[in-house]
Amino acid sequence: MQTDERSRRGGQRFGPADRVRSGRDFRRLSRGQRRRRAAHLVVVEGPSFGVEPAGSDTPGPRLGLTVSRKVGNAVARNRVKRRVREWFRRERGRLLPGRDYVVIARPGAAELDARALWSELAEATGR
RNA sequence: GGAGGUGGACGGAGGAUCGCCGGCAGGCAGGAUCGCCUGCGGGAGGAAAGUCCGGGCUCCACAGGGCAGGGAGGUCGCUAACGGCGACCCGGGGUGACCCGAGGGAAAGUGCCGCAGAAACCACACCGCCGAUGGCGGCUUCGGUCGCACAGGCAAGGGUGAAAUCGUGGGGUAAGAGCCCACGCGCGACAGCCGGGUGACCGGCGGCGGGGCAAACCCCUCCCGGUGCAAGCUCGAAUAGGGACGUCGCUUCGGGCGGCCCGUCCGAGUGGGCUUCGGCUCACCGACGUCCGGGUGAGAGCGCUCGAGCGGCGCAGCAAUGCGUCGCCUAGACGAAUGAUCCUCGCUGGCUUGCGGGCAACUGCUCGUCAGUACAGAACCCGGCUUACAGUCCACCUCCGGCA
RNA sequence: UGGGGCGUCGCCAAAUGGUAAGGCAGCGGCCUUUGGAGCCGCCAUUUGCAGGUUCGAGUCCUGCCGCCCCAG
Repeated sequence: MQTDERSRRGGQRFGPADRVRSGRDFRRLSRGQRRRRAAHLVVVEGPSFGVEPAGSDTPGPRLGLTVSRKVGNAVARNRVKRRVREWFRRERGRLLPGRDYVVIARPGAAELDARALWSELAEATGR
């Protein structure tokens, strides 16, 4: 039901259920999972541990963010996170359901403009 | 008009599309952690930053006093408190508005002051000056006089240094010296007194003329218990049903060992788990009271925003601030929201088009174009401090120049 | 949130408040057919930055900047 409603509305909602939040999930994903890198970021991909929405077998893709202090000050880090979330919100339909994606930003990511960051994300996810 | 000083205010605006966080109301769904929809209104800063001080609040500890340790340091005030703020004093800087200062004590004691210099703090004299007095020698009219620089006197001049026992001028003297005088400078000791001020201090009279460093140890005065919202409180799940002591009920049965408590071994019985069906393994006292835990784990709620709050007015005060009164409610997240993309405008600077003012440097409006639009993100809450910042505006004041 | 430490030449590093040692690297020279080794010489002006105390500061004090570490 909710999945249908989501897709009908374009699927651009982004709530707590769509995020990787626990430290355990982050640690589980970081070990031995598929990772691809672009110039200023790394994407780790792995099977999701999210909860299935009612009426569906597979949970939607979830997003996790890691932006360390080396990327910049708090304002710069927040800006990077917002842009990555924006990308995930709009491009989620093209990602695999049932997978978790952790985006690790590297130094320099804050100096990119939004379009450059998004093209690197597309490159690193292969989609 | 130019240059500057102080204090204060602000720090982008509008629109379109897609979103985020929490509140209220309604609806739908429905184990929760973690649902969805609609509507309404709310959603970062002047520094939210650095975490340098001070408090509130929290739990723990606590009779009082002292020591250790840490901190503060002109005076008087303000304040919940402060290392903050205000006014004033003193010293320094600036033509000035104004700015800067950890600004108690060097006679309680200890220590240090390299190199240079004779000498660096308790005494002294390298070059030098003198040699009146005494000494030696020459001459002598026997009164003296000349020479030497031995005794001795001096600290002016030279020289060293960041600093050398006040500076300049005059008197004075054998040469000199605060030895005396005038003006100045300084004062911790000698020696205070008068006047003003709550006080730091200031003015006057008199007296004296003996370095520096306490952001060296230290002395004096004053302040400080620890802990930090991951504080702390409440609820809940699972694993485990622990250990010690005591009391009561009197504990599945039999046997062996050791004196007992009790422990251990063998066999049977009951129950649970696993099984290749041979067996293997675990449990076999219970209740109550007191004390003591360790590990795993999945969390959730409260704390959590109405507060030393913000704004206006009035009164007191030079001011910081206080009092009174009226009005207002202004983020509460937790892998962590407050945005993303695009368009238009604003602002600043460069170039440029046109019109105007001026002898000129230049300047006002205007068309276009390019570039820039900062520093920075609440994490329990306040009061400060410090640091960062594209630019804009306001008030008062100072100096210089022009005109009248 | 709380606590601790470190910034000295390109690298490593020493310095009771009194001229910023030393080594490696680099540069120049000697030696050598050449290179290496060896020997000699050169190499800090901003001691992370800004102030202050002092006659004098890498050292003492204050405020910043950067890096590293620890506890929950």
